[in-house]
Amino acid sequence: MHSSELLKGTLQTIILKVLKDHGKMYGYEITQRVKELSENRMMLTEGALYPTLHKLEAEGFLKTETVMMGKRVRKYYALTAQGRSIAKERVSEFVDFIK
Amino acid sequence: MHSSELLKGTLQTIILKVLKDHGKMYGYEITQRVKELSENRMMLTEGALYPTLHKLEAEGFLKTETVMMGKRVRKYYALTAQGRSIAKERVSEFVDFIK
DNA sequence: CTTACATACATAATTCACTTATGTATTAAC
DNA sequence: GTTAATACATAAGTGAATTATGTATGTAAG
Repeated sequence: MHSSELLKGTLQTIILKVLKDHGKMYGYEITQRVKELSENRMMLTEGALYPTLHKLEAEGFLKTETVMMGKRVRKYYALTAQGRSIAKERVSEFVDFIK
Repeated sequence: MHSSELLKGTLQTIILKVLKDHGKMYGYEITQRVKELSENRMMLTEGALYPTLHKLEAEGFLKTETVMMGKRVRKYYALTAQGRSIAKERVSEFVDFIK
């Protein structure tokens, strides 16, 4: 997919925005949503996604909840209070610039 | 300046967009315009700018014209035909995603 | 008159985010 | 019973941006 360049640097902002709009989500769900929102132009790969989620969690912007779906693990991510505040900041900064 | 993250990956697109709107510009002018457009939130540094301009030129998207202003050199950059086409493509891709 | 700041170019070393490549395992479809 | 989708994860490599320099002119301040 050729849009990968658009992902660089703005990946954190995209994840924060998606979680801001949709509440708690698990990793795979986020990749599918980004694909959907971009009309198949962007493919968020696992190699980019999971390290970024882990980093945002380590920084205190995301909190996790692990759920067993049958025998399969699902790890839900949601914004913390700090995450909501930074999401707002980053997204508005981004949108303002495009305006 | 904290917005550097927004710059990553989208730098080429930003430069193409600015040149698309403003015609020929020189490097320093581009840094000032980005600063202005972002209301001082983004600072495009030389280390990021010049290599990117050289790269876009090498790829055939930009053409240059060197002018002497007194004793000082000014290097103007403008889109080539190919550059206009890719600028349009990249910018619309970017804007579409934000919508 | 010289110090500091703005203008104007450029490149090199380093960092780090993302790509690419794997790996494991479950579930559904054919 | 093999392929594709779901679902997590990490490690090696790349390459773009950061940081740090370097050169040089113009101008405002003290």
